[in-house]
Amino acid sequence: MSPKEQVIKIVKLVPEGKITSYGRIANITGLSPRVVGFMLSSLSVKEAAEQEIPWHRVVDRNGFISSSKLGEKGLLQAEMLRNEGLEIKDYQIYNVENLWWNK
DNA sequence: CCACTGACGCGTA
DNA sequence: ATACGCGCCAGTG
Repeated sequence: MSPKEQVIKIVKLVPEGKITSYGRIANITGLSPRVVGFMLSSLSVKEAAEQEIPWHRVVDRNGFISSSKLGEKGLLQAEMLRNEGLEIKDYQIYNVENLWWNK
């Protein structure tokens, strides 16, 4: 299985309203956290929608939306998370400690 | 084919 | 607390 496939497989397990980090996925797959980010960035919004991959539930270890560095995609991610009930200001998710998946 | 260029996180100083 | 090194994939020109 390719690194990209491994990442997708794990991301699909994250339930609505919960979030996980690049580091967590890295631990599970054995990939480096950085590579996890690379794989997600190579994922188009269109592809994610078709395969029902909840890519927006992946943030950095502090609960900060890293995709904000990319532009439009960051706004979309924040919007999708708000739709799931999360509170966000300036790309920072509030009450992160109680939102981690499997923690 | 070669050379960049990005969604990170941990250990060490 | 803040700074730096490093791991090492996929898409683009």
